[in-house]
Amino acid sequence: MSPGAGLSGETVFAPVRSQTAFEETVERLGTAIKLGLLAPGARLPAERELCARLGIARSTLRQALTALSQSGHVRATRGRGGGTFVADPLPPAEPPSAEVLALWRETCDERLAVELGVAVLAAERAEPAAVQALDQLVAELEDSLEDFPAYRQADIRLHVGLAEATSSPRLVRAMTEAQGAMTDLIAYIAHPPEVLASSNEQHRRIVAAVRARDAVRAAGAMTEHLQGTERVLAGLLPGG
Amino acid sequence: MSPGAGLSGETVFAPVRSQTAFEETVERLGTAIKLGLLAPGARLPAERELCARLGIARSTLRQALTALSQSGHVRATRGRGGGTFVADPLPPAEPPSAEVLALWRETCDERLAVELGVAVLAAERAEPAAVQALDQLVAELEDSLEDFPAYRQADIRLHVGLAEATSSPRLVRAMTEAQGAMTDLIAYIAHPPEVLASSNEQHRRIVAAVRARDAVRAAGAMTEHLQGTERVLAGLLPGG
DNA sequence: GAACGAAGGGCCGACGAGCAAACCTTTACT
DNA sequence: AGTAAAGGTTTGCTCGTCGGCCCTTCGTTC
Repeated sequence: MSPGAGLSGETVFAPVRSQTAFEETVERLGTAIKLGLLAPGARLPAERELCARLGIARSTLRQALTALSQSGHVRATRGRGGGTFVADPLPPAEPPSAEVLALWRETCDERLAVELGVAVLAAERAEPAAVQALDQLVAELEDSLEDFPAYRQADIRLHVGLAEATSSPRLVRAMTEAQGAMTDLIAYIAHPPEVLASSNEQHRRIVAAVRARDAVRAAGAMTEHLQGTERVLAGLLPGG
Repeated sequence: MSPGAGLSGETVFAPVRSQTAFEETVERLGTAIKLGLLAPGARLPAERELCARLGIARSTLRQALTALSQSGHVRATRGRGGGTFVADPLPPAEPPSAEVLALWRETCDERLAVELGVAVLAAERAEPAAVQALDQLVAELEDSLEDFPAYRQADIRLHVGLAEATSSPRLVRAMTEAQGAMTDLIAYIAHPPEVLASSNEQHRRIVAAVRARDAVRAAGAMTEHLQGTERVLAGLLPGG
């Protein structure tokens, strides 16, 4: 016997984190903007429509939009033809907080799980059209080796695209959250073009494995891909 | 370009559902009980201590305990030496709701990701002591082939134990949630001893791979293990 | 150029979740 | 008998959220 007097006891009674609707909305929209899922200059749905889609009251949505507006991620114009638009250019990213840094390994662990699961399922299920879209993203990445912010944006689109190829909304959500957490860690690290080139070489292998419907190879290539990031972080952050 | 007009747009604006502290507590404790992480007859910490650990007010905790008491998962006795105890025996499981059934594939997808990530990381990190504990659980499972409820309990302990071996609290949490969701689906399906025997054979291979620190083999064995469940569900549920 | 309509902006009242701090009741140990 | 430790009860307050209403802005349309 002697079951989990270990971690599981700790885990069951760990604090419950109830996010408010306001916080959750700020995080959802903010992450989507920072990740480029909502492109700079893009227009959000009208408030009255958006609050319905999000399942919250308009006043709550407006709190969130006000916060995002004050942080400079969004700007609103009134009148007909107006609306709420993603800022262009985006405000500079903020440095990661101490808590985020302290938990970086767990963040990577969670990301590993999501990415690995996505790689396997994408290999099993991806439609040819989806694979083609992924191909194009790899090509775009190849053109952005000199520009890290642009590279990272396309990188995110590729990983999220992989998640979309699984047709599993929850995995898409999980992937965007994982990428959001990773971006907080990665944004400040210099990435020379050679590193990006080898990273994109791994992308190519992942997509090739997906096209070949070879889940094992996809998982292997993905593992290798993630190890790159983790090694960089381990060298720079405490507890590495 | 043509970025995610697909799933990601849907996902960004999908409803935010902020669970209340009350709901989250009921789910946390209820899941832990149903999964056997809190053994029947076990005593929970005193209310005054537990609410502090969970980071909620005592009145909120009591709402949750009242709900769990009414559903028969918990019973409370007053006076010195009293306390709140996990019911023994537990109430019969309820049949899965229509929503749960409708999303069974996504549930399996999420589980796949968690289990795969856990298998890989456990293979990289598991301490010898943890591996030995896993060995013992496999042995216990071997003795429960005739008794599905008992088998399932030990099965959960094994999978959660694997997660604990990664030393990543978030993965432990993710694993308990995934197992909770799976239990809702599995509990009603008849599992003949031969099926359980082959399932436990796969457990043995997974643990062996972890001991050998062979992440690739661990992932492969885990994938095979999960496919068993998924094939059973695909045969019985809609959308298979 | 006046009216319309669609968009964001602002305001207020009602409701319910959650919190905090008491106090009551039961029961076993000393 | 007394005390300590547990669950049970009550009360009042705060704050997030909802829902609705009206205002302001400004292209479009008549």
